[in-house]
Amino acid sequence: MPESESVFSEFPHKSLRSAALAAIREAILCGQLRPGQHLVESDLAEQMGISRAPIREALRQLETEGLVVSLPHRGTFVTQLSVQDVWEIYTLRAAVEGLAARLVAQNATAEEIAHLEESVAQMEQSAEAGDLELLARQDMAFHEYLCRAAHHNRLLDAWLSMNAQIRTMIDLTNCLYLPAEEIVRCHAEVVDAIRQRQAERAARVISGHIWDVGERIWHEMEASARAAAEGTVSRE
Amino acid sequence: MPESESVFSEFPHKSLRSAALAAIREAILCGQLRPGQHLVESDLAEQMGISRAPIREALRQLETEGLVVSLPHRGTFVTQLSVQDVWEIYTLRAAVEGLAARLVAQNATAEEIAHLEESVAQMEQSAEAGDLELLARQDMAFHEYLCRAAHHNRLLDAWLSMNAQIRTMIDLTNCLYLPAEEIVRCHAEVVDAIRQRQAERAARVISGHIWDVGERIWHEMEASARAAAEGTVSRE
DNA sequence: GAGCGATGAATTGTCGACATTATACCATTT
DNA sequence: AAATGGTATAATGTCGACAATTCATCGCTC
Repeated sequence: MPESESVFSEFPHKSLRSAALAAIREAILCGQLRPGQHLVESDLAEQMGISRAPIREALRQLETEGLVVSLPHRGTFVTQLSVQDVWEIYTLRAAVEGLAARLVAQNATAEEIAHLEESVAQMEQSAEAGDLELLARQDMAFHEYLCRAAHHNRLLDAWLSMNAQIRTMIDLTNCLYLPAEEIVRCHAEVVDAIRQRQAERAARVISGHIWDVGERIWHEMEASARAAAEGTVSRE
Repeated sequence: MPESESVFSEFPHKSLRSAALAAIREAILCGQLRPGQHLVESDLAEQMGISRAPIREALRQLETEGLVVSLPHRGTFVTQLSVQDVWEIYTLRAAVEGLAARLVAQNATAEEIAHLEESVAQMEQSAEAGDLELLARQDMAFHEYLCRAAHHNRLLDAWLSMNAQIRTMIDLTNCLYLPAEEIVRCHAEVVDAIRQRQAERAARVISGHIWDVGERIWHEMEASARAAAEGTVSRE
């Protein structure tokens, strides 16, 4: 069992707790730890070559962040999102990013606006080149930059947390839920509203966009869940 | 030192961790543990008659919730909110409760709407009777009920967390930042919009209301901070 | 007298061991 | 054969002790 110890990359951190936190979180986001999987504390500790105490504290933090759930005396498991969870995340994200767009439209510096324009220009190029994976990555980066440019720590934390939760189930860099042109157009409109300091319009457009993406995803989930249910009924 | 052990009420919980979590959180919200205060793990453990392990895990959770901050190798301290923090909390709360109002306007049952109407009626009575402390409590209860009626777990969690953070510095049941009549009028308008299923209006009104209250508070904080700074300059 | 390095007390960070609880397996019974 | 109860096992929950780090204090040098 030589590779059982190399599942976790080495994280050079001050405390073993933060190292464990970063390692486990990364393993979940990379898909090495699958949703629903049981995280056994002693296994994790042995794999990282440390004791259980820092592991437990890291798991408590991941629990509050929503990446794992823990049942008393049963253990902690990688979060498995339901349709309701996805609905919650996207509706809340729409509200949070709406606030971000509003704040950025009100307070952004010329440099920040230029960065946003540059992001959209790059997305345009990727869309024309047909590189959808790159476009998806740029899409996510655009939203993260918007939340950073709001200069609102709690908003950014909330966004990062929800983004991480979504990534436990969806490899965001690998699938788009709207046509590439529509994505580019929507983001361009947001930046246009920000440039003109139209806070309300910027908030409305980006909020609606996120809501749309969410609806695609949770409708798809509902459909596949229904199909699976019918399959088990008729076949078994 | 007989009363040093009775600072924490007894919390009959399954795990000592959840008991410690509830006890420390309650002590912070009740003001027994003041903002900025150093929470020494061994002291807390001794006062509760348990070991440090569950205390540490509870503190990690409180840290993610924003009620305490922890500096490496220095310790954990009860959160001390800055003006920026209060600004962040109220702007984010405005966005979150805006979503809550929108969802409730779209989906509320007749019973839920009736409950909201009843809440406003009671607030009206308190305002007329001049019982401002009761009004403040009813105000907070109204907002919490709105977030519960949204049937959106993450929204409710976010609201509870921000509410707790604010309560570390402000005894919400003891001060109002707007005239009683205006508070009642505003909440009545929100319920009216919900009753008529005007989601957009409900969101706009409650969001603006929270933004107003926040502005009062952070302007007041800025003013007192400025006064304190001038005082130290001229006097010392 | 002021700056600076060593020393010590206090607190956090980590560890290994033990206690407690849930679950799976198996024997027993109907 | 199915249901039930007991037992073994494996994982979590908790504990006390030790290691590492920080900060304050003290003494020394310039």
